[in-house]
Amino acid sequence: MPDTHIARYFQLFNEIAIIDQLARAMFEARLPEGILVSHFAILNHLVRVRDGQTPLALARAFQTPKTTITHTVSVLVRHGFVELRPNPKDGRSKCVFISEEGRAFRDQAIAALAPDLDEIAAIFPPKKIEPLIEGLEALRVWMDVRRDSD
Amino acid sequence: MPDTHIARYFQLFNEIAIIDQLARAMFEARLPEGILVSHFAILNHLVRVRDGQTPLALARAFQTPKTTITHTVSVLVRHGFVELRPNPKDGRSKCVFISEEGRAFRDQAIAALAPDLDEIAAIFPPKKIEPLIEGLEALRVWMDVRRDSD
DNA sequence: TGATATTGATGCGATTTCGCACTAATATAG
DNA sequence: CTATATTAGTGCGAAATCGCATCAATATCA
Repeated sequence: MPDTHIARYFQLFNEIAIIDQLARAMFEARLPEGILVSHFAILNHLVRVRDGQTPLALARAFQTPKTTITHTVSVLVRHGFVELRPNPKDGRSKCVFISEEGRAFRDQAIAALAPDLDEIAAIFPPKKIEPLIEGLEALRVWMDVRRDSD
Repeated sequence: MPDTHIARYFQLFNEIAIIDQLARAMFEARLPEGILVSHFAILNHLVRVRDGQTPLALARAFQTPKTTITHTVSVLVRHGFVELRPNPKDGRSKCVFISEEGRAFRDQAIAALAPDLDEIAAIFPPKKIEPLIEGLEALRVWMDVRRDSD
């Protein structure tokens, strides 16, 4: 591979990092005081994927250390957004269940973000965005598999 | 805008967030112990954009609080990668200059990442990636301008 | 079965990130 | 020119993130 290509792939991830930073700030501005994107992300994952996952499964899903999940989940418990129950299949483990309040909060947070996304959609219509999402999804899936096999 | 579109735009940023997380982990695995992507990012910015910027300019460029830059720059100073000099144009301000060691470290870090990027390039050739970069760049530029005008 | 290794979660400490408040220097207004 | 407001950087404390070590429970294996 020629060196010039390297810089281009480097830029790809740079653009992604900047957009993530901007999107995070955009989203956090819509969340209530003290609630961070990392908190929301757990709730969203529990709704999108499935309820009752173990903290370790969440850690793997977010590619983050176990201790980070322990902390984040404890914050969500304190807010009454999730509930920790022992895992009937494994005495060492626990299961994270989302509460009605947590589900409502998640829905409300997404609704609060809608105006921002609408604004983006007005400039970048689905026709422009769809191939972007598909390309990113393919890259994400591949990188995810690659990391697992390390 | 129909509701179904919202979910799709939401997914766009979700994919971006996951890829950023994976890319960060991939990159950090190539960096020496104790050096984080946030440290490298400053060095890279000083080389790519320009030398001698003020901490405030860096904070704006990275969309991060001033205090975060103060901390990160102090780490880089401790490593001898950058040097802080008073700003001749403004007594309150300072200028961040990259040292030879810092420049060498940055080049070496990029080189260390090359194998990973090559691997990605083998699966996602430039023909596939270029439109992705262009789309992301357009989105990034727009979001950047939008945030400045808040 | 019984000894050992592995695994899931957490306590603890270090570093990062960040908001708030303060200081020094500059810009603005009268 | 003087008084006031604004700005750049930083100290401090809180929260987030993460590595290491520990404990309890499970899995493995002789």
